[in-house]
Amino acid sequence: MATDSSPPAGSADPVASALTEIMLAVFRVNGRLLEQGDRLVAPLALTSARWQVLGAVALAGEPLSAPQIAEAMGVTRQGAQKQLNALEAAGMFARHPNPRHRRSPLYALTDLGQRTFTEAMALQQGWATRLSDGLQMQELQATLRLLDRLYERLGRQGDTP
Amino acid sequence: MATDSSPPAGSADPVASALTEIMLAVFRVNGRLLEQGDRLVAPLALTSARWQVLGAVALAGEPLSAPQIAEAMGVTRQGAQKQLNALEAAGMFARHPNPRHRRSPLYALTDLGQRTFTEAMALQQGWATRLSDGLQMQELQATLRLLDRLYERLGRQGDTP
DNA sequence: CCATATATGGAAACTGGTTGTCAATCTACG
DNA sequence: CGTAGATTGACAACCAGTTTCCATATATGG
Repeated sequence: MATDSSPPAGSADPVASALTEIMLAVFRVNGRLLEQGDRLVAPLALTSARWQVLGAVALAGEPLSAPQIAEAMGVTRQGAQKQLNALEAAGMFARHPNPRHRRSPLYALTDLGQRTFTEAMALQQGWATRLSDGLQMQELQATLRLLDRLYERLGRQGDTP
Repeated sequence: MATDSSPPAGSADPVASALTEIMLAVFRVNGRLLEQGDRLVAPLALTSARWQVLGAVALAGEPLSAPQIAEAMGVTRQGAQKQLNALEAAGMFARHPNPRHRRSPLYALTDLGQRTFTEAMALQQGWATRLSDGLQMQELQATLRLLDRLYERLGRQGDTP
C-alpha cells in the first residue's frame, strides 16, 4: 500500500474531493498495471513499452515509420525510436526501404516479432479474463465512460497554453 | 489523442475486453494527469514528484527520515532521497539531527516548504473543482470503487512470487 | 564486549520517457 | 528550378524512478 498521501480531500466541494481521490487511484492502478504487465511479458523478452511498439505495428497491419509508430503510441518520436532500435537489435523488427523518405525506413515485424506479439496477446487475454472475474459489465462500462470523459477534459484544458 | 492501440479487444470474453479498454484508459488518463499536474505546480518551482514529497512530510506533521518518506510515498528509499536532496538544495527542507540515527537526518519543512505546499494544495483544489464540473457524484464514487477493487486485485496477484 | 545482521546514505548503471540541437532529406511555394 | 520550411534520425542532456553495490551506523545475540 503505502502510496497513501491521501490528502485532506474534503475542504469543501465533495465532488472535487471525489475526483481527487480518483486521480490518486489512477496513479496507484497505473503503477500496478505497468508492474504486472512487465512481469506478464517478461518470459517473451518483452517489456510493456516494447510490447506496445509491437502492438502499434501489428494492429496497423503494415510497416510503419518511426514517427508513425510514435504517434500511434502517443509518445515522442525519439521515445519510440529508442524502443525500435532495441527491438530491431532483438530481431523482432526489420527495416525496409521507405519509398517516400530515404532516411526514414519502415519498420516491419519479423516472424519472431509477429510470433512474440501473438503470444503476448494470448497472455494478456488470460490476464484480463482472470482479473475481470466477477466484475459487472455495467460498472466496467460506466468506469470506462468516466475515464474517457476525464481524458477528454484533460486534453482540452492542456491544449490552450 | 493518438494513443489508440485499441486492440481487437473482442476475442471472446466481453467483460475481459472491457477491462482491457479500462487498462488502456488508465494509461492515457495517468499520462495527462502527470503532465497537467507538473504544469499546475511549475509556477511554484515544483514537479509532481516533489510536491508529493512535501505532502508526505506536511501530512505527517513532523520531521521524517528519508526511509520513512519513501515508505509513505510508495517509492524506494533512493528515489525519495533524490528528491529530498533536490528539495533541500531548493531551501524547502532542512535537515535536523536524528537522535535515533547519526547518519540518517530528519527532514523538516522550512517556512518556504510549508508555504509552497499550502499554495500547491490551493492550486490542486481549484484544478479538481474545475475538472469535476458537471460530473455526477454517483458516477465518481462508482468509478472510485471499481478502481480500488482493481488495485486490490492487482496487488494480491503480484504478491505471490 | 564483540560479532554478526540489518538499516542507511551515496554512487553508479539501467529503463522509459522528455526536450533540444544538428544535419540530412523532403515538400511546397515562388 | 531553387530556396524556405517542415520531417526525420542521431545524439546528448535531463527527469523520475529502479536495482545493485559499497561503506558506515545501529541493533541484536552470543
